[in-house]
Amino acid sequence: MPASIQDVARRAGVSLGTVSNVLNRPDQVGAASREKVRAAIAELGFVRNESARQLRAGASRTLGLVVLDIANPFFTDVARGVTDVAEDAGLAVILCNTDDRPEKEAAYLDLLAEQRVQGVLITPTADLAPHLESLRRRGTPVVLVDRRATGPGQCSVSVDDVLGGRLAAEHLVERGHRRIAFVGGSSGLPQIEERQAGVVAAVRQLLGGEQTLTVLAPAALTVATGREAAAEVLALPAAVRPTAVICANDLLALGVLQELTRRGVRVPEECAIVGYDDIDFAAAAAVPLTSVRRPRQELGRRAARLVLDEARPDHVHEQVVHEPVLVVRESSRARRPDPDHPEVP
Amino acid sequence: MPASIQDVARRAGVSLGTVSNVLNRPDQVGAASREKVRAAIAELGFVRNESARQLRAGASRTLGLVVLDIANPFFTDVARGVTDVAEDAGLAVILCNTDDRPEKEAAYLDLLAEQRVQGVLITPTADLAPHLESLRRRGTPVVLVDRRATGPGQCSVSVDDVLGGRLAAEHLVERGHRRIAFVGGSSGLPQIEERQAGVVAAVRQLLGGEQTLTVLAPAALTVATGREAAAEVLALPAAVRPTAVICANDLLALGVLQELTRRGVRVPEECAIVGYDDIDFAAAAAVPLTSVRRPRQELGRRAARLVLDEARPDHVHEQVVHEPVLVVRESSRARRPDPDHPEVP
DNA sequence: ACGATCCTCTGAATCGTTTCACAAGTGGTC
DNA sequence: GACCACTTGTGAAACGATTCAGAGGATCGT
Repeated sequence: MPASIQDVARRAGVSLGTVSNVLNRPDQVGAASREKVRAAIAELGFVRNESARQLRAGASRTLGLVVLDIANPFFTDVARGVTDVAEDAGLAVILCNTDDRPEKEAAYLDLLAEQRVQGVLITPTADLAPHLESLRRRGTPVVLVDRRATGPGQCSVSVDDVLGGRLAAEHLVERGHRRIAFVGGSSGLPQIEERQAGVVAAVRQLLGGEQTLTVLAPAALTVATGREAAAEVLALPAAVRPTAVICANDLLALGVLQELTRRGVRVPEECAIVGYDDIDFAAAAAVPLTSVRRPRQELGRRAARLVLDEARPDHVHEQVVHEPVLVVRESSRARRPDPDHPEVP
Repeated sequence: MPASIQDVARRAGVSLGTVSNVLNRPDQVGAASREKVRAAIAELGFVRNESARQLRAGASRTLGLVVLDIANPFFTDVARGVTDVAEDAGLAVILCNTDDRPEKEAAYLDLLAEQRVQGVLITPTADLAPHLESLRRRGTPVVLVDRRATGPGQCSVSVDDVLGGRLAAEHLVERGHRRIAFVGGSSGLPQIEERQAGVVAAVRQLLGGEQTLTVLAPAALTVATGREAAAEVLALPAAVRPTAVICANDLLALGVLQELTRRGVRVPEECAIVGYDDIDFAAAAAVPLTSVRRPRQELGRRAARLVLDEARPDHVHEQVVHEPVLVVRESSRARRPDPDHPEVP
């Protein structure tokens, strides 16, 4: 039913090629035909059929962005960065939400391959080397976001999460905390594992072999699971209960904060909290959250630029690693001289 | 370079049509050829070309979702509802963020028209009847989200925002507040104007002709502009300064809360706050926010179902209106007997 | 007056899939 | 053995835009 270029040509009394030229190279068309064609387009309400265009061109004018959880403001900020760059390049972005589930991720990657997207930006759930490899073999550029590329054959934009974990832990130890919990363990996500590794390393280095680190493994990285984790922490006997909690992201941290507050535990006096990502809501929390800040939009922008650059023949793969920064706020501000353990020299 | 159905057919030693049948109606193909084709597909790494498919089919397998601000958790929740339904129907969702800007909105609508999406879900910025009308004329179903359809010729899923505004205002008046501010005025967004109308009506009705309502018009509906609005409120002389603020959404409310707290104004004792949307972060705020809750995911789900239903010949346009609910939390809990004005009987 | 040059315009070929009318083969029935 | 029904497989046509070799006409210099 919708009008085609043929219909426009007939209506305007010109050939099909001329209409195409008006659309794509208006300066190469005489003023008279140009106006006739424009009029016909307006009268018929003609709209280009992007599918036909793509079929001919061999590639679409879209980018695929695959994220773990669009409800997490960290990812909306990344997405914002991506769309800003994509827009400038005249590309649309197809946003895919995987909910941490490899099946959904695989399904979306297939979909993006079928759509012949010009590039894929992805925060992978686990090891989906096979899927990504086949995408890449087909000539689709892939850039890993928030995850370091394993080999030199691909681009990635990430953050040094080991350092991030270390920063958080060092800060708490320096504030006098001796029993620390890490919430977010064994999710299977490498990013999270690196944060944990940083925390573990720092605690071990600063506090020696003492058993001071409790690792909790929530089922997801959300506010709700954060609340559950806090309940777990509170269920521990007072003698071994951590005096500070490092969360793998800010959503967890907000959940922990909510539950602690609800149960009457004062933050930071009785229990300090450090989050991760420094989403905008962290500063607005009941107790403003100390958090490890990551350059969220910049991550997205950089990744989008890289994926566009991959199309160029002289492209060199690049692994960009940003440095996180600890932002100290109320939730960890109090000094805690733990009675059980003397101050470390 | 990527393999086509032709290549697969050649490789498998069958005809092109047979390959297509294996792809779309495998049961109508003999087991032998089916396996040969499957093997060829695997060997060549064949992936369907969705563009060609769409060209033939005349429509894509995507839905367009156009929102005002993806960084607003309200919209991510709506988006979640939409994608849930779309996924079940085998459709992908193209997410478009307009930043409240009509030009971007128009550009995205053109893009979606070119993509031949099966339907458009949109939270319109202002009056873009013309654009939507032309979309609809082309046969693309359009459903308005979070905005009541003006005529019976279209579907919409919205919330009774006049009631929402009224609920917020009545609650504050009942708590003893006599000077109230509404933050979010004259944004040009009908949703916001309705909230304002509800507030105005309730205040007028309950408090009579007294000049008790201050309307502030922030430049946007974000946390940052909320802070600015709070500064404006504080700049008012104490005698006329409002004792309660109703915000057009929770982001504004969080901003107001931050700024008031930073300036040492106690919430709710010196100034109460009521937000709108009841996003998850509202409950986690420095002072848990009283907010007008809207069924966010349900809005998205309902809208997606409606847009899918539009394709059916017996479709009847429907204007769904949900009722908002006031959720009272700390930020408005204190009772405020205003010394200037005696209690209303 | 002639060719060279430039500007417009034309229409067939092409991209990869789906569909459909039809051919070929198989097995069963009378 | 002729006929029918059924299952498989075939390949041309169509979807709508882009591209490109070349046709036609005007303009200019000599």
